[in-house]
Amino acid sequence: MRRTKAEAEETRNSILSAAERVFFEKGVSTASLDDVAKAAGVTRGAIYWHFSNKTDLFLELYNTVNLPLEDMITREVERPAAEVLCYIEKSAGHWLDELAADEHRQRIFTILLRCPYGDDLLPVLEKQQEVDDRHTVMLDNAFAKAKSEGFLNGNWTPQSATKALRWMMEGLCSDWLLFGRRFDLAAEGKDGLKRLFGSFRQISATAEVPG
Amino acid sequence: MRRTKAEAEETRNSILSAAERVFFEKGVSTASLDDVAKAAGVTRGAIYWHFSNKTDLFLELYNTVNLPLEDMITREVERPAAEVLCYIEKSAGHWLDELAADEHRQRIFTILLRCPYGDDLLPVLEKQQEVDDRHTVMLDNAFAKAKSEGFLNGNWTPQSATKALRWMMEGLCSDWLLFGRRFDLAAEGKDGLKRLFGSFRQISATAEVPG
DNA sequence: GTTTTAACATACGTATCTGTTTGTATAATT
DNA sequence: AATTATACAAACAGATACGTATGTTAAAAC
Repeated sequence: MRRTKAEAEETRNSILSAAERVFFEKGVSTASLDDVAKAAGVTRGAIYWHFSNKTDLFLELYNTVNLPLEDMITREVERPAAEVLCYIEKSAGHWLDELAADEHRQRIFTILLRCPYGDDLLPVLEKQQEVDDRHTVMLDNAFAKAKSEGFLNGNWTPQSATKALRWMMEGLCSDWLLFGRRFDLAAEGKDGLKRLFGSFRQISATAEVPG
Repeated sequence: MRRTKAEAEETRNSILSAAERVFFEKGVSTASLDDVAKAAGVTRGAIYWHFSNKTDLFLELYNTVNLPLEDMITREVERPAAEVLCYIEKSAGHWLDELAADEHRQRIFTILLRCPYGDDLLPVLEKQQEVDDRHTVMLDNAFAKAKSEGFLNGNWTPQSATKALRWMMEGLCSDWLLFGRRFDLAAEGKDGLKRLFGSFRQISATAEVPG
């Protein structure tokens, strides 16, 4: 029953795809490799041929998803200060649009949120945190640029604005992914973003005099 | 080895306490009843005497935690409108203080966040959502009262303020509980609340005329 | 004081999952 | 065309977890 190289790659992909669905439905720890094998239409032999064990399968699955967070935010610092806030808001909204439209990414994120870390998949968590840290730094810099030229409300520091944005996005997505997605993620999310960024931009009597 | 009623209640409580720690450390699905038994200093026989199975044990553990969310928010509508925002902010801050100080509640919340729902513990999720819904309604009413008398910024509707607050709290707690709690939850949380409520209160040029 | 029964501990049977090993047909190599 | 290595399937062995059944002791009940 030897298959050609292309066929083998197909089965490998079908295993990854099945693992994504099974992990999403049953949870990573409760799902057995036989569940994944049956969902993929193969036996455990195929899985053990392509992957060394369940952890390895999970890590490979995690590597297949390309997190486009950074690409979107990378260059926002180079924008003129007057457009920085607008650009961040648009980026976040666009990120919500993509998540709402991409079931693959929804499943991956849900799996990652519900994943019982602490045992053998520490590398995933560390990589996740590393990405988050870089993301935070970039947002800090962007908000600092807006702040330095008076486009950020006096109530907000760059750091506090970054955290407020992160927490709002995280809470929004947790609410939508972890507890049945019963509302329009993109619409409600962008509405919330609009209001939050409105308060970022709003220059009030208490606003500090810019630099 | 028959114990007195009080002793039996002690072992039951020790089992619940051990389950809380073990579920928190190893995850609900990967933790075995033998793990819990050893952590409690008993055998599985004791667990099966007091509880019918792992799901039942989990549900009983969930019932032990009294969620004081509602009590804090219940009567805020009766406050004078001028104090409503201040009271909600204080309540949320106080809730953060309690979570930061109560390791028991931290573990329960972490377990609930990481729990692979969808199989047999749907009642937990439904109860959680029911509490959340009531909480949302109360917040909506409170913000509506503030709005009706002109204490809520024109950028925010009662519903959008409720959601922003919920998402911020949820993201904050997820960040702290799910990924190692590496920052001061109460301090940073209350700082974020201060700024968010600052934008709630801030009356700008675009604010609508009250009443 | 005897009997009963509560509160467990211990032992058992079974299903399941994992990792490995062996078998095998076929694509690739020569 | 013969050989070899590949891509799996099938079988095997070990561990683990679950639920139950049975045993045991001491507290209650009478």
